[in-house]
Amino acid sequence: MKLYREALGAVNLFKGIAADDLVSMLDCLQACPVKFKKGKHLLRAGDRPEHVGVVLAGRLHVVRDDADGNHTLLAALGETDIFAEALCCAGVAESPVTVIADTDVTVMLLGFSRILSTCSNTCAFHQKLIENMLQIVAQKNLYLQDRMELIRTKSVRAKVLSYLGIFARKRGIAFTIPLNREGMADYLCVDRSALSHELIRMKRDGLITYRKNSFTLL
Amino acid sequence: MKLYREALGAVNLFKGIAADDLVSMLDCLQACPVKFKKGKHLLRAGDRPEHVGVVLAGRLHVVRDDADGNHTLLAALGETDIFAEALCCAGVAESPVTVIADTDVTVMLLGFSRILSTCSNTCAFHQKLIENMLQIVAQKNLYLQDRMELIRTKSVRAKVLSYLGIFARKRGIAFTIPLNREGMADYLCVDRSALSHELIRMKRDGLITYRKNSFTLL
DNA sequence: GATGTTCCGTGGTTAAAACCACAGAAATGG
DNA sequence: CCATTTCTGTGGTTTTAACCACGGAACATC
Repeated sequence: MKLYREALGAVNLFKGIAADDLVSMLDCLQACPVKFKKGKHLLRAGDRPEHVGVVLAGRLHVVRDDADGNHTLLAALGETDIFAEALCCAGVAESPVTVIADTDVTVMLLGFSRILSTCSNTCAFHQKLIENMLQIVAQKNLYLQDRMELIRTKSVRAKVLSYLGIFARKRGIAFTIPLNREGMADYLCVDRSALSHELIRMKRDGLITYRKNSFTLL
Repeated sequence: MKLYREALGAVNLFKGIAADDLVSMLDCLQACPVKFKKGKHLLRAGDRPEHVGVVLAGRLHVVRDDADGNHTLLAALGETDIFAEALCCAGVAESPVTVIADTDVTVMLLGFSRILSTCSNTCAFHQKLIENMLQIVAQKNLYLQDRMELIRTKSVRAKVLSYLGIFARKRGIAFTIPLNREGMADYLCVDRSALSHELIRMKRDGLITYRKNSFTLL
């Protein structure tokens, strides 16, 4: 059995747990890698989420189909990403989302009940696992709040400045962003061409200069 | 010392912990009620959040002052609400928000490090406390995601329908909402008068009828 | 180098929502 | 009951961003 040590070592949920300890812990959780063919469902809307998943290889899509027949991609996950953690932790009975294999994937499914109940031999790393989980969910929480604030009303210009500001704070006034125009527009929840228009205006007004994905704040 | 039993009993964080057990647990957490005068700061932006707070009486405001000098009210909390839990769980070093007493308040501050480390005598309720915390944070997570989706682009009409739908699902096609127009507009992130305009149009189009805060879906 | 293909800027049009101001209704509080 | 304040509906105007369509640049493929 392939061990996926590299991938597992980079999973945030397992942060602070030494590789060797990790193996025994996963054993204690009765978790082992499972493969799904592209297009297979890992979790269906309506099902009760009982496992937290860890992506070891391949890509997953988290999608939602609302009542009006709209199909929206909520997230695209790759190696070391985890999924269904919030659903499990929140104890929802019916998943509002569907998780589907975008490519052939290998994931590790951790039974949530086993995560919660510290094992009989009070495995030392279990505690750490729960802490990590709590931290991950809480961090996502803060992330979502920030994003909410970004999206609320606010002009396109304010959104752009806010977005660029994130990078400026980390890397100074000149930097390259990881998204193309379409991705950026999507992230900021604005129309792509509206974003282009606004970028021009901002350049004209002497706020920024840019070329493709390289920006400089002035 | 007043015990605030009623309030404590209704705190989600303590769900599933019997009143008597709760007292001993709080003792173990070295938590006791603290009073703050109106206008006092319970947490300042920039400080390291080290306590999870439980409101026992009075009201708190969670506010944020961004770089451009904008002052926004993020939340108004009352009895049995908790605060700073996400910040503590996420392990942030500097709070992005300020928590301030909107009236004279009584709160209980729980040292986060004590919450995490199960006490020496492996107090049985500690485990439950952490579970509850995890659940609360995860539920907020899902709530935020739903709200994000509600706010993203979407027309005013779609927002209204989505909002009313929440109530319709719980209480049937006729119901009263807990917010006035301004509150509703704020929640949906639209202009108040724009909301009024849209409501009229929806009534005209035969989608709904309403009078003040009482709505009926048709 | 010809041929897609994706990505980005551009202009013009249209639809939507913000914004503003006001008046009547409802609620509040002496 | 009157006075005052808050809330809601209304009309009209302005701003903004969505929408649409296209063309050229950059890139990759063969």
